[in-house]
Amino acid sequence: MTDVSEIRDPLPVPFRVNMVVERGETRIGKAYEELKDRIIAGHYHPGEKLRVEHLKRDFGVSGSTLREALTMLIADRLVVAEGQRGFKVMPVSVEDLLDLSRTRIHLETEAVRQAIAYGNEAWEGQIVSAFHILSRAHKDMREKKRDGEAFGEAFNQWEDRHRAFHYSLFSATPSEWTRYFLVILYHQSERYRRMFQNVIRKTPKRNTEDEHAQIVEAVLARDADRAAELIERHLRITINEWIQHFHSVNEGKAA
Amino acid sequence: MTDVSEIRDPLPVPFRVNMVVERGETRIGKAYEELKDRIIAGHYHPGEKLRVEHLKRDFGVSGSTLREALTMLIADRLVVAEGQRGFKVMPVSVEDLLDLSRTRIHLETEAVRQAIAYGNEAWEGQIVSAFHILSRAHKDMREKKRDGEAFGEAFNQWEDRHRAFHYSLFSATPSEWTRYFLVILYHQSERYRRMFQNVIRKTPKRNTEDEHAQIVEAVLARDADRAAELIERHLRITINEWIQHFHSVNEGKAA
DNA sequence: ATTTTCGAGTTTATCGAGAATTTGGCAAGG
DNA sequence: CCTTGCCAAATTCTCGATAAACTCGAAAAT
Repeated sequence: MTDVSEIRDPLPVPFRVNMVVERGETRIGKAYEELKDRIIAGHYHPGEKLRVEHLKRDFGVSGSTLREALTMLIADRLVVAEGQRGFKVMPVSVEDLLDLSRTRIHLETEAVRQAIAYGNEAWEGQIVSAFHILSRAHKDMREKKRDGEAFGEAFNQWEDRHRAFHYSLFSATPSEWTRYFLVILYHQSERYRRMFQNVIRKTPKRNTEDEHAQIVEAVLARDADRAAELIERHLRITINEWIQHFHSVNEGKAA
Repeated sequence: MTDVSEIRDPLPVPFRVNMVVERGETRIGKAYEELKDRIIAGHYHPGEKLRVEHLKRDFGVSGSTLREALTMLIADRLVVAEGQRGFKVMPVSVEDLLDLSRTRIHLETEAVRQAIAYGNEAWEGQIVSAFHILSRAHKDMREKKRDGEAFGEAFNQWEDRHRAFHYSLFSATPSEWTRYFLVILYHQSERYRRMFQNVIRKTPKRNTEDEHAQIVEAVLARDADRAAELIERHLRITINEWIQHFHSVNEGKAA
């Protein structure tokens, strides 16, 4: 049962939803990744037009190349296209945030249940590891709270690790479709989080780390009900926190 | 409560997942639709390479235009792209069929529950209407069972109406994300169904029409639990039927 | 007999230019 | 004052050509 030969690697969770590029890195692929990062980071405003004519200069590529990268982002729902009227950044709204979050709760709790049923020890190890390095990033971020520049970098690392942590929780679910949807939803959530980053930083903060620790505990104990409940609560608290700040951050920009 | 002014139109369910094209029909959009239809209809085999060089002649468009249409299909998960190695039709497998179906059951039952909670009378009307014209198509198809050519046409119409019927059931859910995912999943299922079409046609058929009627009854009675259970059963029976035939239809083609 | 190397032939990725369409402002008319 | 029509500028869409990368079979090497 605990024979090492039985331990298979946990199923992979791709960062890139779309294109599998292993051999050749293409310019389309690079533009896609850069654009994706920028949109999630809020470099372009929600609803903003993404003019191929302008962006091609920024990226030093031709129109068709950029269009294809933009089209790839449609799959992530980070970009919206309308025939003969170009591309724009997916708008944000309170309704979307709520819908997104509810859908994510529905899928993620189910995925974690399945992961608990199917996951092996390698999967457990992955979670413990992800949690550990996330804690470090957490501490790092707290220490650099005052210093704007250093904080930004620490925050980015925290984001990467936080994403990896959440992925690890459901990575052992055998449902590739569920994982595919969850990756999309996670990136959407991340975009909203980054929107609220600066506001939230100043408010007296709840102990996210502790919530994570509890989830890890329940998952490792293979207590599916408890894990699902904790995750749901974790997500709900987060959303409520965000929604409070929605209008102050986003003044009339929603479209 | 039943004031007409309160009846809002049910939320729209787009056939096209990606691009909203109302004003200008572009060639990219046309190529996208045609390719999508063909892939779902099985015109290209699962896993088959889709060579831009060849396809551009078929469609009478240039490379970039075709590439963009192909890229749009990635969002529907009907096409897979690998950098520097082009595009191919999404492969099929028993595992994928099972995963797809389970995910769809999970989302569709929840969506119908919500639709039952939120739907108004216009929504009910839509269901009744969709069911009615689906029944006609059903009858039509049964009558033309022997005639290959006429059957094909009847079957296509049945597909369109069957899709519209299932959409109508969950169209009133306020969760746009759920609807988005379900549309993708439905098209995937449709591709599998069309794969088995010819085999299934000959076997003594169960009464799908009756299953649909029961679902409509439960939904109109606003009995969420019963509706969810009936839909789940409906989908499970279908999948089992398909899986039985999977290997006879698809010999080693899965990749 | 198996592996490696090479090269011609395909196919993919990329570009820059040109055609078609939308946008925004300004003037004429209601 | 508000609508309508028109024009110029900006932008999107589309194409055909070229550079870069891959494929596959045959020759050479192990």
